[in-house]
Formats: sequence, structure tokens, C-alpha cells
Amino acid sequence: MHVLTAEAFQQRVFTWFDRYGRTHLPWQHNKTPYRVWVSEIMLQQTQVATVIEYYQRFMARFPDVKALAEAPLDEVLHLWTGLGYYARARNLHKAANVVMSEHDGSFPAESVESLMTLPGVGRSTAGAIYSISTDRPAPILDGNVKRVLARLHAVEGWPGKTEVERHLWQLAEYYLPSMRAAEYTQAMMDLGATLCVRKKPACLLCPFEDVCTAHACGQEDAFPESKPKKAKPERQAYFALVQNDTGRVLLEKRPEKGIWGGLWSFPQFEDRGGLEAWLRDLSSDIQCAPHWAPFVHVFSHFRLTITPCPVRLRDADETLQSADRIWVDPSDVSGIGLAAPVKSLLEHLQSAQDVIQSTT
DNA sequence: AACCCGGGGGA
DNA sequence: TCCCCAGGGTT
Repeated sequence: MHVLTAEAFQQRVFTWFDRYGRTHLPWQHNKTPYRVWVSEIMLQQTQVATVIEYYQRFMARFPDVKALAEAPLDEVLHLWTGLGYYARARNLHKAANVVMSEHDGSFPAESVESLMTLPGVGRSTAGAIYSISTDRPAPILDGNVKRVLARLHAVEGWPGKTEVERHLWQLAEYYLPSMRAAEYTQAMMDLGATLCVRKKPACLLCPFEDVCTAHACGQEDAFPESKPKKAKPERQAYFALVQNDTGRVLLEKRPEKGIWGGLWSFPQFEDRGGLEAWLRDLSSDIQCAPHWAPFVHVFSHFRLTITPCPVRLRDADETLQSADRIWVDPSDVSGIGLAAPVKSLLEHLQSAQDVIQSTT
């Protein structure tokens, strides 16, 4: 077992990429810093297969950074609905405005450091945007590359630890070629995404099969080490699904910070008592249907048991109008961002409505 | 049900 | 500087 020179490593990467690399992803043609940036942000926590549709819709609606900057944030969040990690969309919108107001509308792609001044762009994302859009070398260290390098060198420890991450960056810099920078970045991501996958990697097809330390001892699964896990606390939420005579549904805008930041959701309460008190204040003329079956929505650090409580409201539309409250038609929620379970509940309300209409 | 993920921001 | 936070999809 020996360590490859950087040149030998690069040669193997390019030979493999020339045959097996991905070249037809939507963001791989007409490459501009803007298009690459949007793709990299979407790809941060989300796999390629999921991103493709979102990317196409996003680019059709916001073809350039000016269109994105001028759009209402609600509309950006709408196109992000279901993608998760909504801070990404808020940062994207904020960064588009920074590009317009502080960089005359052209992307600050002169260096990795200048890209990193944009909200939502860290070192790895900046390296990807820089190398792919300018074809000049910059290392990246996304989850794919972490896996490839951690296995190749059997790097111990969880990559979230500063020391481990520092070691991996050092390796990424060591192997970085001076030529074919864009292809190299793409090739490293492709290696991790298609061969060096988390479980059952395709080592027999890997250009580093003969030099990979983890493979040599049959320990591919042991690298990189996974995040130390801890128990997830349980939380409760009661959602008021308030519907008026016309079938429209009341939504509230969530605070910018925290879970589902800036999205629209149902009025939410920690317990049934809170919901009932709120309803009594709202109107004397309410019909509270039996609540629907509770279900669990899992976040990265807690589990939320949601109990949807449908309510029919006869009057008082006006009393509930304000900047952060709206009545929406559950069959048309264009223009606003919704969390996945909220979108799903609105669809349920819509089908319940259809049943009522078809039987009357 | 367990696992994965780049960056921001507060402790 | 470290650790917590954030939400879906995939396996």
C-alpha cells in the first residue's frame, strides 16, 4: 500500500471521469456563476435526483440574479417548498440582493474569499462555484469528497470535528490539480455520489481500488465515522385548520428564525387548551370537528407530534386579516412557501372539501 | 427507523 | 472554537 502522488491521483480521476463522469445535469450546460451557485445551494443538503426538478422550475422563474433579487421572498420560498432547510432560500434571496447592490449585478467570482462573503456560501460551496464556473482550481469538501478522502486514507474520527475536517481539507488541497479544474470538482463529486457511496460502495469499479486504505482492510463502512447520535426529544403541536364558508383556510406567517422560518403555516399551539382558548376569543360561532389522527414529523433534533384540528368558521374573516395572516384557497397556494406537512394537510382539506361537494 | 447533509450563529 | 440548529429524501 502506498500513497499516490498528486499527479497519479489526478490522472486516475480524469481517466475515470472521461468515461463515467456525469455530463448532462441541468446545471452543467450554459455554466454561469449564477446557475452554478443556485445548483450548489440546492445540492447542499439534497440529492441530485431531488434537486433536478426544483432547479428547472427555479431557473425558469428566476433566469438571472436580477430576477431573483427583485422577486418577493415569498415566491422564492414557494419554489423551495418541500426542499427543506429554508434558510438556504432566504440566504439565496439575500445574497442575490447583495450581488445587485454591492457588485453591480455581476457575481463576485474573482476569488473563493469574495464568494464566501455571500450569505449561505461557505468554503466548500465557494470552491465549487469558483472552480466550476471559472475553471480555475479550488478545493471542495462536500459529503461526497469527505467520503472518498476519508476512505482512501482511513481518516479516523467524525468529519464534524474540527481536527478531522482540517485533515480532510489538507488532503483535498494536496490532490488539487492546476488544470481541468471544473472537471476535477465534478469528478470528485461524481466519484462519491456514484461509486464511493455510503453503503456498499462499488470498489471494483473504483480507480483507487488498489490504493484505498479502507478497502485494503475491508473497512469501507467504517469511514467516515458517523455523527455521534443522541436521543430526540418529543414535542407536541396542535394545528388549527380554520376554514371559512367559502372553503378558504387561515394561515399565519412563521417568524424568520427557527423551524420553517418565513413559511406559512396553521395557527399552532402546544396543547389543546391553548387552541380552545384561542378559538373562544375568535368567534362565538364555531364548529370544531373531531380532530384528525395525530402524526409524527421528524426534524434533525426533535420529533413533533402534530394533531390537526379542523374548524369551520362562519363569520369574522375581517377580524383575522393582517400582514402575517392570510386566507388561502387550499387548491391554489402559489406564491407562498409551505412546509411539507402543511402542504400535505392543505391537500387533505381540499380532498375532504371535494367529498362534501360531490355529496351535496 | 436510521442515516445523510454545508453553513450560520450563539454559547 | 465548539456545538447546536435546520427538514426533507433515501436506504
